[in-house]
Amino acid sequence: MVKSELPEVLRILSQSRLELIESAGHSAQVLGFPKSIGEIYGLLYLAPQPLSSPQICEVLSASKGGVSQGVRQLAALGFIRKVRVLGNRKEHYEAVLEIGEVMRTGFDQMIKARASAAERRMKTIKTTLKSERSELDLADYALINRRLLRLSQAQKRVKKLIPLLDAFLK
Amino acid sequence: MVKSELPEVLRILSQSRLELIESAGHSAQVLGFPKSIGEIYGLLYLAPQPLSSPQICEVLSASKGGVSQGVRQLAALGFIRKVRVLGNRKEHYEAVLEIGEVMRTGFDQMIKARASAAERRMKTIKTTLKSERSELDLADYALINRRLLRLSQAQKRVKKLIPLLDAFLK
DNA sequence: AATTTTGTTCATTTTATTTTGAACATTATG
DNA sequence: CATAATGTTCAAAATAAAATGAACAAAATT
Repeated sequence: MVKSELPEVLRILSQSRLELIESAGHSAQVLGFPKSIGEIYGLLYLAPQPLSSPQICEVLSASKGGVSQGVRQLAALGFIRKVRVLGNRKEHYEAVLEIGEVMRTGFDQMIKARASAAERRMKTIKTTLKSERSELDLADYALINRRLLRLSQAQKRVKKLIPLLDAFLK
Repeated sequence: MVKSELPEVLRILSQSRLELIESAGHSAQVLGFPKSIGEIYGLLYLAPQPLSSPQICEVLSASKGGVSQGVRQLAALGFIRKVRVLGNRKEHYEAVLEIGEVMRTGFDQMIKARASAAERRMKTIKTTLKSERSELDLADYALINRRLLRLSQAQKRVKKLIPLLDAFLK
């Protein structure tokens, strides 16, 4: 049985590939993802052909489990796509090269999700405040009320910005 | 000597204060800061008057060391400011309520710093690639070169966006 | 159908981050 | 200038997050 054939140029990684992989790992961390996920993307980004999970494991000397989870996340986020390599039976992955597009979409979703989560939390707090109104000192109630209002106005401003961002990132 | 007097309404935190503190902690985490930093800000945001470090420790039952570091970071980021409370000798802190402004500035700086860091890293990789050109397969060199170009073009696009963001966030 | 390669999940280990608390430094008031 | 309250720093402890690898599942080749 032939174990999956690693492309010649990936047998030993060139210095530039190593550096890009590291850099991608770093970027992932900045964006709040595990480094390993960035490294997988970095590897695929400079790969001459789609790679299978075992190949990724081999080149990065990472574990099967980690790579399995990594490619799943990357695919879910749209950074890589599954490819059927002809003749080769198993799943392979290639980097989506339009990284700007992908990030725009992801960023957008993230912002939207967080904005609405924050909005929900704010609503809860306002409800709580009303429910404990009678137990609070009058001046204190007024203070909390005023400041919460301020906060939700800031939130609203952020929310209005989203479509603008959207338009300009296109 | 009188140990610092905690404002009456902070002796026992109302439910709404508790919820805001927790929510602020959560937001801090989302932005990549320790939860405790968000909690300190949350407490100060709904405080009826500036608070000292020991008071913050007491209300949040956090350690002196942690609060010391927390207020330093918050002040550095512009989220809180030091205030001299008359009669009271030691440093007190109050939340900067213009949170939108603060975040805009911080966000801006962050993006700029990261964009230029990424740019520097890209330059390094390009240099490395050139320096190992002779050792690389011709087609492989071309591939890496092409893809790196693509990446730096994406970076440039992001960079161009910064001033726009800037303008709209004002 | 048996075997081998591949893929997933998850408990455990490893690693990184955050928090604590103690030792030391500083400041302000009496 | 002594004392008490406040601040800071940092090593150690606690906590959180990520990576590993083993157990199990699925699929493909012979």
